[in-house]
Parts: sequence; C-alpha cells; structure tokens
Amino acid sequence: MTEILRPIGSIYRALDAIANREFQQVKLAKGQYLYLARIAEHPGIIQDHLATMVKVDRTTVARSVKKLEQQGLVEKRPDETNRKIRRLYVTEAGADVYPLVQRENAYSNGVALKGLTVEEATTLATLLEQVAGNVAADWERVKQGQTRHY
Amino acid sequence: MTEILRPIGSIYRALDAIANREFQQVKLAKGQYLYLARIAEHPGIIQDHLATMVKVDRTTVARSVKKLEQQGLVEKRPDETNRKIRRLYVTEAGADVYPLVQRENAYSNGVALKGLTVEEATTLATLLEQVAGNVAADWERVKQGQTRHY
DNA sequence: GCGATTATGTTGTATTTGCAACATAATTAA
DNA sequence: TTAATTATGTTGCAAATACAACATAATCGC
Repeated sequence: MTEILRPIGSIYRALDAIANREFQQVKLAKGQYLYLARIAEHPGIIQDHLATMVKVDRTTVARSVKKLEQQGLVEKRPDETNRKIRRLYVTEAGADVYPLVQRENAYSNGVALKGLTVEEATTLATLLEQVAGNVAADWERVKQGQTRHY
Repeated sequence: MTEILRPIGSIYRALDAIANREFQQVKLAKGQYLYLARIAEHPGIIQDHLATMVKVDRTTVARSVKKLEQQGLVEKRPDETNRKIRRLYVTEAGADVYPLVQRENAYSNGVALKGLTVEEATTLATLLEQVAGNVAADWERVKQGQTRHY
C-alpha cells in the first residue's frame, strides 16, 4: 500500500518547529499559535470543540488557552443560557497577533507548495481534506477509550 | 493560495496520538516508535542523522534513544574509525517490537487512505514527497539559527 | 420529573520536549 | 601542521503534553 504517513510527519514536525520558534518573538509558547488562530476564526468557540477541531488533548488545550487568557490575548465569556461553557474570543491584543500567525503560516504554505502547479496543489488539498476526514473519526473513537483490533 | 497545512496538522496529530497510545502496551513512550522504526530500517545510523531524518530536535532524539537503549531495544556501538559517533542498531528485543510498529502504521495508513483510488493515493504520495523535500531545507536552515524574513 | 449518561471544565502528576550551553572529536582552511 | 570551524554528543532547565481522576452542568431516556 502507498505510504503517506511519513512525509506527512516530516512536513508537520518541520513546519511546526519553525512556527513555534518564530512565534517566540511575540511571546507565544509552543502550540499557542494553533489555538489563537482558530479562536480568531471561530469567535465564541468553546474549549472542547477547539480540541476536537485541532486534534489535541482536551487538557492540553485547556492549559494553553488559559495561558493565552493570562497573556491577555484571549478572553473567556460566559454563555447566555448555558452556565457551564465559556466562550472564547480574541482580545484586541490577540487580534493584533493573529495576522502574524497568518503571515507565517502562509509563508510556510508557500514553501511547502514550491514547484507544484496550481492544479497539483488543488488536488493535494482535496485529497488531504479527504484523509483528514477519514482520520478524524478514528481519533475521536480512540480518545473516548476504544481500542483498535488489528 | 491553496491551504494544505491544516489538514496535514490534523492528520498528523490525530494519528500520532493514536500511535503513542497504542504503543504504551509495549512500553514505548511518546515518540519512541518513530526512532525505533528508523533505526530498524537504517542499521548503523547515528543520532544526528536520525534527528535530521525525522525532523525532531537533536536533544529530544538523544534522550529518547537513550531510553530505548536502557529499555534494551536499541544498542549503541562504537564506529571502527570514528571515535566520536555511536552507531545505532535494534537489539533482538527491538526487532520483536518493530513489526508491531509496522502493523500499527500500516493500519493507520489504511484508515487514512480509505475511499481513495489507487491512483489518487499514488498521486497524493508523490505530491507529499515533493512537499517534504521543499520543507526539509527550510527546517535545516532554521535549526541552524537562520531567521526568516517575510 | 428524575435518574443515568454525556459534555465540559479543571487539577495532579509524570513525562517528553526543546532551547542554551557546553564538551570534544573530526574536518577544513590557512 | 596548526588554527578555525563544523559535527556529534550530552546535560540543565523550564515548559508543554497527556493520562487519570475528579467536579458539575446539561441532556437523554424512561
């Protein structure tokens, strides 16, 4: 069978390391750029959904978002009707940092796609979305404690 | 520009989390499956090259491999001519664990490719290899301390 | 309506991770 | 040959990460 996991791993680890290093300049800790961007793009999202969206452990997201809050980049607001959830929004300061994240990500994306035609890039994106969909279900199952049987 | 980084991130984090969880059964700590597999496939590889290959920080690889050694899954042998490097090999115990890593990875790969035709999978793999190549150079530059200019 | 289950959030704790900084062998340059 | 640079390896340390366990609000099933 065609192997796709290894190049995906290489691409991810390389670009994630670069991103984390770059964002130290704006005092973002490892991983925080991910959450900041998603919150900026999905105002009012709650932590658990954020975790599911990015596929990171709930408790990791919880602590990282708490830190974003302490840094004044994100705020948690109570919901009108649901007393348990806290909705997430970027603050003004957070809104200032977000474009830097976008710019870095766009740059990395450009590096990644260098030498591919527009059609190739589109094909790649489409196939990756499909794969991401396939994998999401498995992740949620395992996160809920189910074990695989080979 | 077409966005490919996010699905790649989702796929990676989801499958990496699953893999790490599965491999707890064979007492592999987070990340160790990566190194064990590469050492099994490249007998005699040295730590630094392993780090470059998988795109993980040198010092992280160093500690993870040290632990593999302490667990008796990998051994470090001196080189004939070079007194500094230590060549890595899987032990018999390590050779027993390696197929389990292969099996899990193959399973995940299958989940990932579900619903894609053989041609689509091949296309995807080819494009991903190209992207991985593009990204590798950037990673090494940043790891050597060079900063990007946007 | 009420009990059971699920969803959401938090904290404790052990571990991995990665940047700095260092040590020294090997290689390159002069 | 020797000095400078690079390659390889390690350790200190601060921080992120993730599993387990818990708390409680919300929702579901009856």
